[in-house]
Amino acid sequence: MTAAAISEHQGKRRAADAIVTALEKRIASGELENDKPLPPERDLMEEFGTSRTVVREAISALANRGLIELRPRFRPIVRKPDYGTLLNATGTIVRYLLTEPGGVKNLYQSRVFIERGLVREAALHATKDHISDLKAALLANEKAIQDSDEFFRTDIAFHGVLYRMTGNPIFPAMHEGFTAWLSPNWARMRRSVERNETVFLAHKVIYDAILERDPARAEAALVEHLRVAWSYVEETFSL
Amino acid sequence: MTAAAISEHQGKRRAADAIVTALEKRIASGELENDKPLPPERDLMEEFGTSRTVVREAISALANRGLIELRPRFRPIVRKPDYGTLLNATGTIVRYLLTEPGGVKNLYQSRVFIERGLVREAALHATKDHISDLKAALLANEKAIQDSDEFFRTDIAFHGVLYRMTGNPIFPAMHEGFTAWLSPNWARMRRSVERNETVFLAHKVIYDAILERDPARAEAALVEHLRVAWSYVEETFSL
DNA sequence: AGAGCTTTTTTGGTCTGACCAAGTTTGAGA
DNA sequence: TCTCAAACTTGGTCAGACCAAAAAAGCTCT
Repeated sequence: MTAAAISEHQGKRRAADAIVTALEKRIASGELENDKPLPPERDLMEEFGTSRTVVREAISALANRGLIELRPRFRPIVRKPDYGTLLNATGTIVRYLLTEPGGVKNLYQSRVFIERGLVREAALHATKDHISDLKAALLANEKAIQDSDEFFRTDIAFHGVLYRMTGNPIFPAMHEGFTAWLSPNWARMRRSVERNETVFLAHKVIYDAILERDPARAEAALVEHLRVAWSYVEETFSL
Repeated sequence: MTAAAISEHQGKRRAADAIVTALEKRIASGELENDKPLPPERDLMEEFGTSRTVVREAISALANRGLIELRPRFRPIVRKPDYGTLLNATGTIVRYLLTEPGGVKNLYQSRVFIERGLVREAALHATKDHISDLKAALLANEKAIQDSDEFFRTDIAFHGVLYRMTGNPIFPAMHEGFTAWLSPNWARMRRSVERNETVFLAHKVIYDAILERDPARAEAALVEHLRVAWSYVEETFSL
């Protein structure tokens, strides 16, 4: 719908657009194989009967959309997009939005909202495998209490298990987005073994509630956990 | 993190990147005002001491990221990004992902997940204003039962109220994404007054549960509603 | 034969300068 | 003062060139 609106809007298309759509089709159809290089610019300009300028513009557009990986001086490489590609494509905009007042808080609230649903779901429907994954993540988290850097990683990993439990690839992608975009605010936060203890215990409470199939308690524990985490951030910076 | 990874990855940057980041800063700082045209390419090439080729590449990149609106033959127009910009920027990729097996279902499941949380939240914390908004949307939906096109719109609007109730601009943006990306699958679906009746009644059940502050019933009603809606889609196409 | 080094070719990145067509501004004339 | 055509500006495209780095081809020596 959006794209349609734009093309109506634009009236006349640029020459590069024709090449872009042609190459998009070839990538989607597999005619241009994933992880393999694009044909040389000079071949493309001959094929499409345009100047190299236009070909390069098209390639640049595809790269910005994440369908092509562009490393200077290297042949462009075809990349079939996955959910992670979305994050790359949106990174710039998101980072800008986060600088606006309330931006970080809005994103954080969204994260809380998602994870509330995730823990409820986990408490209700987690399989044995899921729960053992979660337990492993919890233990790793506990083991890292003395090492704040490692603790930070295992913290993220613990939450990551919740996202993966859905079996829906969109959720892990969201998790990557949250961590990539929010962690800059966490990274400079004051850390300590005591805080790690607190966080670990919160994780344990969540885990226990899931284990006991108590969605309400799991949700409540998660909300409290993330509320405290947020207060740490608020304390560090005055957001 | 993502962007950093890329720039590390790339080793040497292209000349255009410097211009891109410079212009990004000017847009963010307001030095380049929103809705106003960018300086002419020829001025920029002089300022940055590069060829027009490079300037144009930079502009193209900014346009692909949604920070600039580009209409052929018109001066590029600066656009401060908002949450809607994200949808435009991701549209191409998402549309591709939806063509992959399970893509539509994954997106739809995400929508269900979100709205489950939304109705629970609504049942628990909706204000009088929110509820009257929802009621208005429900009535409009009822009034449109005879007109399938209008019913489709009011259906979307009803769900949209749930997203807006959060007060978090990220949610309405998500709603726009869901409708933009999923509606193509709905649009060609068989419609009838009877189905409209069914859908409206489902909406009413949800509304009633929210009114009675019963999150569990609201969630259950929503799940059932969206399950039925999905079965309609599955019936039309064999997904 | 095969591993390692050197030379050649290919290819992306950038530049210059030019032309066109469609906007935009300007100014003459009603 | 308003209208409308001429002049100017600006984005879109092209052609051709050069450089540096990557990739391929060739060569050497073991």
